[in-house]
Amino acid sequence: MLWSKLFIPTLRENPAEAEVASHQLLLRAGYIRQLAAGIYNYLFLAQRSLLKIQNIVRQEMDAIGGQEMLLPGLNPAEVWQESGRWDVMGDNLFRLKDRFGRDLCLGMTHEEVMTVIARGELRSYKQLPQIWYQIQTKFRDEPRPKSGLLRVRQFIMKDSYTFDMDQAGLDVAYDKHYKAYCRIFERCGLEYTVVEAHSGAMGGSQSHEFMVESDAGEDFIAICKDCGYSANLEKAVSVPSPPGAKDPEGDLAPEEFHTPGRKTIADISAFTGLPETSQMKSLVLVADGKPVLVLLRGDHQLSETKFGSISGDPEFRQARPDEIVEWFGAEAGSLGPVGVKNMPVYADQALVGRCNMIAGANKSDYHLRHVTLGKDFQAEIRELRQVNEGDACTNCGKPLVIRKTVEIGHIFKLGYKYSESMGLRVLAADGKEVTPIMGSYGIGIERILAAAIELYHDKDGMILPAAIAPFQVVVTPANFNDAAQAEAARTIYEGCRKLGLDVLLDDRDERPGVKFKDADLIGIPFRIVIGKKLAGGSVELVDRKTRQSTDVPVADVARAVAERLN
RNA sequence: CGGGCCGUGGCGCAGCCUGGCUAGCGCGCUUGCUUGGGGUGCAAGAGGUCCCGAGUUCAAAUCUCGGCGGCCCGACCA
Repeated sequence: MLWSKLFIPTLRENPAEAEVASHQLLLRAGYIRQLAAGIYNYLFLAQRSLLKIQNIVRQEMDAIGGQEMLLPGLNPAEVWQESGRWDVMGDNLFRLKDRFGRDLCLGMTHEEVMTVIARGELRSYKQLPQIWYQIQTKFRDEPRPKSGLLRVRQFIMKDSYTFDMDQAGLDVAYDKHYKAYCRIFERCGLEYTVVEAHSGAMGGSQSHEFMVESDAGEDFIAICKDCGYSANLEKAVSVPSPPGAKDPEGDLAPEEFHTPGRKTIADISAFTGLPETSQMKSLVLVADGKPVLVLLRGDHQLSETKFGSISGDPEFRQARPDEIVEWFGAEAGSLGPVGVKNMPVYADQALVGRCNMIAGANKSDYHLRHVTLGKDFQAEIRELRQVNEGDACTNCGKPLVIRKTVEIGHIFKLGYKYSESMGLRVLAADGKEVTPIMGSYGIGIERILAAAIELYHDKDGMILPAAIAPFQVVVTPANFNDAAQAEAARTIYEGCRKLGLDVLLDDRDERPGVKFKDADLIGIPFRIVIGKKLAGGSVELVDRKTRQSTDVPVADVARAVAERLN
């Protein structure tokens, strides 16, 4: 295509509203323009890149036997009411009414609609397994859209759904998706990590997320570089670091001591001269309207996700000060487990094997020393803490590292939640009714582009992997008004087209500097520069990533690009 | 939903505190000349509901109140 005919509105300066690199570059390079918060116009270059990503996804989904469909974005309330998610989704679900006052919503995911199709049509085990997918627009009324395309209210998702007769079938479908996702992200040129993910309130089914490391991300993952263990921080487990000081020995009884005005773990640590690891942190939480006491080692943080699944109430909250006084007879800062009878007590694994620790006395401005789990109080032992950087890996004992990431894909063993609640049944070979087991699997299309930009850019612009760049090569005559250069440019451009390359000819009447800057900004992997060396019969082939320039004879340059792309 | 910042030609900003001529600057855009290997130089132009509404005032981009919109932090994010 000819650049002079295209709409590629590049900007010299970063728009003030953009903060993360991918957002700035997508705007500057003329890929996108904002329409409203979390709603973007995808202009020519973005659409080209997104279509390439979608085609890679499509090919790999087809390769595992996926069948592409297209479901409506506009959904009647009834199907969401059937699964119970009309209420569960809360404000994140865009809701509207039609002219007759009927409730509708904009689909944020399509388990329900897919299950409706399956329920209406699948009758026999002979029809299973099925892999159904679509590449379609999703709507989510995010409380806070941010970071350009990384968190938006309308986006394109590849979502697939599998239906199998049994767990073994689901395992196969899941594995197929796992491998297909790896191929997709590899082909898109991304460096990514697969992590174990939190399986949600739906039960103990398996889940993995595909993550790209980036400071612009919102998820933290823990990884062991040694044995390869990796998990979302919400789910990660570790061997806690050893306590900073040995516990006092002996069968000691709890002993009260005065701690006026010392409320925090750090205060008590400074006051006693003992490290934070010698204390028990007491948190009072309210789950399902009832109080729960949670105990952690002083230096540990509660994993809200872990507590949410243990308590069965992901919406749990912290207790209010007045509730704490009512239940404990003391203020926060002096709370502890000894003598607590009116609520369940959970203790984190890291407190097992410890003795004679420090905890609040349930009397304002007093603490207890010599408190021992199992002797001075009873608690249910659970995995409640969040992994700290440097904790030992439970597999191999090497230290874990924590990284900030963007989630680009998520695969999930759903189990029977939708097939059961929505009444999907088929007849098995023995003539009995069976409820199929389901899986669901998602890829955020725009996030692949945004994550690639986050990973691969420099001060001059994007450095896109060739597979997802809007063009593979740009032909840049230094001076298009020079007849010889213009002719060579056209020849090379046609040569590239004959080889099937996605080529852009920069035929604009601009200064060479402008053309170089624009080519760098929009991130085309290769540039063929036609200039002074044309007299000697050669042009320059420049690699956007390495900036290396090679002189190549005019007649060979198209082929040289094609070879480098392989 | 809580906290902070912001809204002035397409973009980046100044002006606002201390109200007052035709609302400025840089970039971009148009035309002409010039230049031609990393956002040339010169000249002449076009382009504005100063987010919206109400109020105060002789007078509002500027002060007051209300609203809308955007960004960031937090909460939230099957």
